[in-house]
Amino acid sequence: MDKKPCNSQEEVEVRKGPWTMEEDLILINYIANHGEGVWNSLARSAGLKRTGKSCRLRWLNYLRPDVRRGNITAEEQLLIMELHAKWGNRWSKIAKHLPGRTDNEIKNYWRTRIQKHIKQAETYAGPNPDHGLDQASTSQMSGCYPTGHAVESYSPPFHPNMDILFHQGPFPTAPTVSNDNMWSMEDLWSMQLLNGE
DNA sequence: AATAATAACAACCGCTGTGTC
DNA sequence: GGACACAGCGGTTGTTATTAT
Repeated sequence: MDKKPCNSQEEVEVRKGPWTMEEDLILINYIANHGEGVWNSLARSAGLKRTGKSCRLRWLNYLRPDVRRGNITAEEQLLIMELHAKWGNRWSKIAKHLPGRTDNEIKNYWRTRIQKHIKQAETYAGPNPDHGLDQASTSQMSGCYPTGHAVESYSPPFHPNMDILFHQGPFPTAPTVSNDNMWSMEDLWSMQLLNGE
């Protein structure tokens, strides 16, 4: 670990925003050859104009070979709700129990889908001061639940089996498994191989 | 067909904990 | 023990895709 700030690095322009396929391949290639290391130096060594943080995030959430992409299954939904009831917004902890799923994915899923249904259910049930379930809610929700209770044992303001709700809405809880329409990592890895490394 | 509204997702930001010097 | 760098986490924002009008 180098404690001195590297001025030259600060002068280098840092790219932000969406990753290009080229950047993805560079990162994949580099990690395939050198393994994961110190992310800042990895980013530099690989020749990526990205922060180490950005590289790490991209790798963990998208490029890792074991990342599962595609629809969350009904089983996963229930598991997420159950674990969220236990632990609140400990996304990384929850993600550890869902192989191939990332904390970011679960977090997004919760916020965009489950939370929305909670709000809707709340609206139908009328305002309930006891349930402050909006954006802050996610962290507060854990406080709403009796900790250590599985999904069927607490009383959320929504149907315990969210799947039922989900099927009423525009959400394909498609059990059809994933990676049909997404870029699979196999594709990237094979491209990488084709590229010669 | 054009536009607006909404949903879904990817990525960034700021904070905190940990290890090293 | 303090300073620093890094990894990791959770919250938030920006962008793109989809649906409704």
